Amino acid sequence: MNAGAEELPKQYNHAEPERTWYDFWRGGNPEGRDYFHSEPDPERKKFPKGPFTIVIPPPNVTGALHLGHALNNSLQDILIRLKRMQGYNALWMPGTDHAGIATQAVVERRLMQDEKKSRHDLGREGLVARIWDWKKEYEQRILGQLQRIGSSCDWQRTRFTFDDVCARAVRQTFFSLFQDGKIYRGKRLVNWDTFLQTAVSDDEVETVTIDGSFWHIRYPVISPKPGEPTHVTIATTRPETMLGDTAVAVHPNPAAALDAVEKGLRAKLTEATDKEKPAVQKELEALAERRTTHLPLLEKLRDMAKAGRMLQLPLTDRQIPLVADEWAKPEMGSGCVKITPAHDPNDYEVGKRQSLPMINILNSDGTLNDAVPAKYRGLKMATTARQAVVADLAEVSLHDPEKDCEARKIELPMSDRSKTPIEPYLADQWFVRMGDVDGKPGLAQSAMDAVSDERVKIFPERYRRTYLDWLSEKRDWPVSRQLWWGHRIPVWAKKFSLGAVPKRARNEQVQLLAKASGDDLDSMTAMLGEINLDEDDIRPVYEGLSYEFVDSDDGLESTLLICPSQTDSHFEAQLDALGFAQDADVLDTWFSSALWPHSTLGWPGPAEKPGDPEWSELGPYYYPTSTLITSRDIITLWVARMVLTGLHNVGDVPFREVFIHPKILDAFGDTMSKSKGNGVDPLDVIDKFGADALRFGLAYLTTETQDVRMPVDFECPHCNELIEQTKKNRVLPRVDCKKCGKPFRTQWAEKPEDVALPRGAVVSERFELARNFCNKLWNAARFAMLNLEGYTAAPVSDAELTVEDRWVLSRLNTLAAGATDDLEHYRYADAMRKLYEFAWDEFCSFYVEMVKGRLQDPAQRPTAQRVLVHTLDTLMRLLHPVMPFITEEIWQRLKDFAPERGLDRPAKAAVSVMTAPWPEADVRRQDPVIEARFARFQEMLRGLRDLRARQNITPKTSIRFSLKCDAETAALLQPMAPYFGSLAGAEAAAWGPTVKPFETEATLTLPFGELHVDLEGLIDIAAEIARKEKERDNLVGAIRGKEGKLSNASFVERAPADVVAKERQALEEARRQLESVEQSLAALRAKK
RNA sequence: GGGCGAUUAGCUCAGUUGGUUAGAGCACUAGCUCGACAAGCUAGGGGUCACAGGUUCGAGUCCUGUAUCGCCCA
Repeated sequence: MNAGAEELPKQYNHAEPERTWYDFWRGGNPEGRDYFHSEPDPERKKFPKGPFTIVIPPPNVTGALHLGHALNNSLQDILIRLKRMQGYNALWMPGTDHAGIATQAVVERRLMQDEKKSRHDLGREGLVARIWDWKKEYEQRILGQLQRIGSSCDWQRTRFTFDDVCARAVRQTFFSLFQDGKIYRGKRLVNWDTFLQTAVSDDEVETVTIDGSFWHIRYPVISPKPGEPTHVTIATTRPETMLGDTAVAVHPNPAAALDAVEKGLRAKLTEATDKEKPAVQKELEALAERRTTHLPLLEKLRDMAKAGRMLQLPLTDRQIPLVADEWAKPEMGSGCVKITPAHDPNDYEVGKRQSLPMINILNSDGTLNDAVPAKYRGLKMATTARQAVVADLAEVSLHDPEKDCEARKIELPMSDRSKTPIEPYLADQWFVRMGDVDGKPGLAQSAMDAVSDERVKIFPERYRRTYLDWLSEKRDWPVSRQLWWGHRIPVWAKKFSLGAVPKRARNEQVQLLAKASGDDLDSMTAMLGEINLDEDDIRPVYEGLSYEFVDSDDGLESTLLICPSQTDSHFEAQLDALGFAQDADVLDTWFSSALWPHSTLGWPGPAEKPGDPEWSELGPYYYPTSTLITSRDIITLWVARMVLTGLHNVGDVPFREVFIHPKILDAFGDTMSKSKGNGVDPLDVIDKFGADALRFGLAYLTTETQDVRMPVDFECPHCNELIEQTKKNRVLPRVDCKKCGKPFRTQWAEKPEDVALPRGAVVSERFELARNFCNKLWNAARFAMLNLEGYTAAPVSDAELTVEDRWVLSRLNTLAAGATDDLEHYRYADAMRKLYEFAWDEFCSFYVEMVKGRLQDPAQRPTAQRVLVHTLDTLMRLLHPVMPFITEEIWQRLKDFAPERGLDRPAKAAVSVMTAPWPEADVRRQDPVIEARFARFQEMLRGLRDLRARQNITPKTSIRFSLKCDAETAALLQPMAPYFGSLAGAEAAAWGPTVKPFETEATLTLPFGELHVDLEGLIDIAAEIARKEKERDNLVGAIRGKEGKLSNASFVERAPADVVAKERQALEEARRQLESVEQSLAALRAKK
């Protein structure tokens, strides 16, 4: 017994080590060093292997981290800790993301709730100040969460996508893209959230199907000629948008269009199943009918469209053209369709094709604006305006509410942020050009090439396609957002009249500009001489300034756009004075996160303030980074864009490898989110199970193909019982515990009586496995420490090693090789299984059990102690990347008993396990012979234990056995004899070929021999017969199967010879075993 | 509509180039307080590998189709 070790608790308490060791790593260690911090080492003096760099996917400052973040960051930490131990100069760059819309929306909502104020009450600066306050609070919370998870980020380098360093990178990138002509301004339909009054991105829009109506409306034809229809009928689900109509379209070749539809239907008919056929048949009939009912009229309308006939837009004084466009579907409705280019994505395309005016009829708050007749102004689009329009149309007999309105399911886009309907809305937007220019590969192509030629490797490989498919569309990237929170678009604009001499007007503007930027007249003149002002697609650059003229369609006006490369308040004041105004919009958050791998390293440099990253030092060393670990939903939004900005700005890819990890879903397959009530706060899991259990549990589930299903439970705050979360109870404000019956509150509690209840945390029992594993490790270490009295370090020669020593060392080295390979290839789950199985099933269940006896023997004790310590030491190092706290705790405690460890060359243990070297697999120690031998031992042990259980032999009763086997096997297993006693309560009586059966016995047939167990006075014959019969049935089944196989001529002929031989051998073996079992059965029956 | 993935024990998941009668953890059953560990130990029961075809001597594994679920894109 060791004095100090007796005080070790029997149960591992995770809280204390978590408090202690994080600060220890960050500098509270004897070396006074921040182990998380990395400095460049370009000469490779300290780190011959060079750098290994990861940049964190910066979490949004919108809210606290959830389990998905815990997974993402655990995987990064595992990798970075592994690489650090392997001797790389490991840098994990941390930071957070300002997440434009999400953060602004959350702060605005709170402002409205708490203070009943809108953002307009505060003004731009006021609101932005509020958001900064929010950011500070949440950033701290998020970084705190990351730290509790154990993340070994280099906190000294923490960045924020909206800080000064990142802002400079954003400005420089925008400037450079602008200068290259890769940024332009255009119109685009945006998803307008009328509640938040901002545009939201496509992925923040969720389409829901609702019950709506389909209205038919008639538009009068102006001065119809004889034989021509007096009205055109259109149908719409949104009648109020008619006020913004600028045309009605009819198909340019309705007959051909119908033919095409028919052809498609006929093809479908031939492939259709019998069940589907009637429906298709019916469609065909309807189509045929339509040829007589609709086609002549549609052809007439088409001719009218070609003749330029106009329609009267009802309720307004506007006339709109009838146009021929393929968007009109002759097989649908009336065959004609109204065109509202400013408020519908498809109509917008038609509008562009047909050069139609685009009339925006919407105010930002969702009411109708001055573009509509006075009586409709101020009405709400889908509600009051719709009522008024429908009523007025009925009034003038262009719509019959009785007949012209049918019920229909409609798809309604909803804003994820405000849960209100989205209005498509035409707005000015800035775009980044992704396509190729003049045959030269553009941004999208460059990013595709980087993955195609494997400068960037993506794991698992199937995600290459997601990436390449998306980029191959080369769609321009809309980068502006109508928000206040974000990097403001660095463009100043001023409209001026071109007058009679356009060139002179432009020159005047440039002169003003040059003056504002503080230049002398000579260089200004030189500049003017160099530029060709007549070509507005050239963007001249002058002293960090790029500008462009954009002329109006009528050629009377021009807008001068100025893009300075960096912030300069003096110059900006000058621009203001000259009548320039900065664009009101901000950049998409992804624009700044796209720069993350180089902006965090200080690009473009040089550093402005002391303490800021210096690109000229950091860039060449850490860039490109090594690995990016992220979730699959942002491969396109983020990963692809980092690659293209990296290539554009730095000229090299941002990372060599990308690992895409699974998503965490709940038991119902739903993604976790706070709005569903199934979100799990990692801190709750850490409180209950520990950070190591959280990490191990998550890594254990990180397989290559599957998303992670994680059933979620409430934890009763009164009795700690876990209560399964259901779709029903996860939305309740209070839940009653099923065990103690007492109520607790959930995240939904609002009423005072609910809020007063204690909170029930949301956790998952999936972490129990890992928590139990921690406890097992703790107790294995505890055992070791209890038995280390008198330990001394010394080299251990091979001759001193017992079978179990050699076995455990062989397994340990196999583990080191396997786990290293798995981790280096992102096979986290495989690595965790290997570690778990070795630690539990081999080290604890066998080695520790077997070493107990030797520890009591003074002669064997020293070697046993040395191997035990070495194995534990190595196991702690192997486990450290995934379980940093418990391994450090054990590492440090073990030092009290065994400061020097190792078998070949014992040495002082490292100050911290996180700076200890990673165990390299020693091939010399891997011994298949020993492993095979040990496997036989284990098999015998299992047989003896099974027999004891079957025979209900009490643990205290020892049994006697003998093994009939060849001499070689006997020689191999005989040395293990004592272990049968300690592990199975069995004593060996005899070994070898001449072993005689016992008088009353049970036998066990093994592949390498026959095990006889003396059961004199113990036997339950009936039980033994039952067991033997089962064994016999199994064997008979196996034999029948094999006989069938081997009597099949084609198997014998065609299967590889070794497989057939193996099968023959197995059959023979099974027959031999059956014979032996039959004999035992006969003997047992005779006894009975 | 297109693409990707999944479907294996009651639950959550492994299962390598196709080759003995398919594994783990949890849950369940039985026995165990022996000096590391009941968050433990020992043993046991439990699966027509979603369904239908096909390839093959042989299919959980390869191919085709169907169903269900999830995700991404339009």
